[in-house]
Amino acid sequence: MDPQTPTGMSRRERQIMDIVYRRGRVTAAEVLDELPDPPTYSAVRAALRLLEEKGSLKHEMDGKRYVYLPTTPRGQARATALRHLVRTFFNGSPEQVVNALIEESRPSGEELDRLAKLIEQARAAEEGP
Amino acid sequence: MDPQTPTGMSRRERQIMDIVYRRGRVTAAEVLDELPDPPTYSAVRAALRLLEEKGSLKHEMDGKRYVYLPTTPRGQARATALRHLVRTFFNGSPEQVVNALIEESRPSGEELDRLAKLIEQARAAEEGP
DNA sequence: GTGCACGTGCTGAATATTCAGCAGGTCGAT
DNA sequence: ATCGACCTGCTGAATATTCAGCACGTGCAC
Repeated sequence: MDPQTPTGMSRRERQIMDIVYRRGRVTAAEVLDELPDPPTYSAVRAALRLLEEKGSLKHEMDGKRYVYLPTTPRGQARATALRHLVRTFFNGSPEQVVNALIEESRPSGEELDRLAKLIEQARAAEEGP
Repeated sequence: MDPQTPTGMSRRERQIMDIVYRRGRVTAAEVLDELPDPPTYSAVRAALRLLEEKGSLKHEMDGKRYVYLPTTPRGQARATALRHLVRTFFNGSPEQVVNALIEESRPSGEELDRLAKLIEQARAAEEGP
């Protein structure tokens, strides 16, 4: 199945991939103690190995232990996830997302300044080239 | 398991809930033809019934067929999903989400205007009370 | 009324997932 | 040089999930 499809993974697989994307690179032990309803250390390793076999993860050596990282770059997975969210919960409207974001996170004056600046830049980029 | 936890559902369950939240209210047939790797009609019905039994869905009568709708309100589920996304892909920073949103959707001048207005309103709300 | 098209519930069984345990390797301390 | 604390791979089996089929009911057309 398409590894991009956020909907194509089993429960545990998704839970683990979430942790991986959140932390960037993880060891089995780290995954274990972030996992809800944590199973055995051994079970976590089995899952990681399986995810690697399926192509979602790869590993590097760090000293003598494995460090797992995602196969598809974070930015790409992020874009896919964002698109999916916009589509299923916000009627495909990015604007509604921004709205919800503001309502939810109550940004400070400073943060609002930065947001305004982002919009400025976007305007420039749109008119410019 | 907490029905809010976006990570607590099986693959099919989540696929179906996504469709439900996207469309608001669905019949088994509608779910069937939006489902990836669609199974049998009968299987879809079984899944819907199970989701209702678990408390994620409820149904109403529409003529002689069932129409399913989510138990937890869309707005609430949306907020949870958004929080989850921000946390796992954007380092908990709403600002980064806005940035990605702009890069991704290339908003028109009009849309940028509306976004600017949203920020204005937020500023007023913050300073006001 | 008979047959067809559509709906529903239920259930056993195939399939997929998830798990824990065992075997072994490496490193450092006693 | 042996023990203990890590790590790894692998595998069989428990568990959860997913599925298709069957039984049945209702309404409409013929």
